Amino acid sequence: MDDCGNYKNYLNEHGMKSTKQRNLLLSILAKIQTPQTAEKLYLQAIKSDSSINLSTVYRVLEKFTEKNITIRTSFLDDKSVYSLYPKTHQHQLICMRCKKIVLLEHCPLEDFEKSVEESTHFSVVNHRLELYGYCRQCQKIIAMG
Amino acid sequence: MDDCGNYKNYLNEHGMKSTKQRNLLLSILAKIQTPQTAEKLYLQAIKSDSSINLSTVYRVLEKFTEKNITIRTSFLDDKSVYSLYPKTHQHQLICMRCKKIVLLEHCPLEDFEKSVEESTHFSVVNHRLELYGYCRQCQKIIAMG
DNA sequence: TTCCGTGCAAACGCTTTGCACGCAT
DNA sequence: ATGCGTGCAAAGCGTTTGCACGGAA
Repeated sequence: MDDCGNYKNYLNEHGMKSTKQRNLLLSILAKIQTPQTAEKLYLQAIKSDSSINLSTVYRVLEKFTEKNITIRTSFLDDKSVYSLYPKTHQHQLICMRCKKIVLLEHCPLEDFEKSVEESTHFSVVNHRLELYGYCRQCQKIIAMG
Repeated sequence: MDDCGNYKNYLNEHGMKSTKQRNLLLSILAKIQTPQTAEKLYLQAIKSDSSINLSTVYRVLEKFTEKNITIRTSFLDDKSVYSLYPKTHQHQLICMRCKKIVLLEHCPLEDFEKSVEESTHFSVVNHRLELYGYCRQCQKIIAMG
């Protein structure tokens, strides 16, 4: 991907036609660090292309996710959020006070998945793991009352 | 809780009025091993009380969850499921085809949380872990095409 | 030229809510 | 008697879909 907003080759390589809507969303996703809702991405997109439609954003994100270009996550009672597919397997540590997110590169679940497969006869293909707690600063703030 | 479907004392102790709908849902939840959707619980409930309403089921489950009598979980693109609040810490293994849920009693994250606390200076107070895969039966069905 | 992608509006599915009535306290 | 809980219907909300048009290959 280059950084001028033209992902034609990239899209064609993934079996998709290049359209201005897809290029635009790719450039927005590339700039964004944290997962965003479809609506936030849409609001960002109409700054560049006021005619883009929310349902197009959903359709593009669905197609991207199908191609593993993006990943879709959802939390209880919340909208889904989308981000570029992480280059490495990772998990998130979330501060429950300030919502800061720390990415954890190490995943401790490989052996656990194997033992679960043996005991349940499931084939385990994926998992979801998030840690919740309080970051150093928020711990101090909480301790001060 | 007794097993004849009368949870009056239990409900009153939790600051709730005893109603036939709440008693009925508690007795259904007590009999069920795996988390169920509101609709499934509703379908079970109308067998005993054909006048109970789906919105009542939602309201009762919301109240129960608020009181930590039940727990509510949701997965990407799926309905929420409810179960009695687990007595022990546990996780879920979910079949991505038939949505069957197997409860896992062992949690492999204790050491991991400690090491994360040391490396990040967070205090970790909670986590969310789910495994996704295919159960034995669905593996066979998928293999047959 | 041929379809795939899009804008628009409407439908969808789960869940929540407004209202008036009924029942537990 | 009081006010919470309920049935019913309708609304909410994020997301998906039908349709006809437009644009990429």
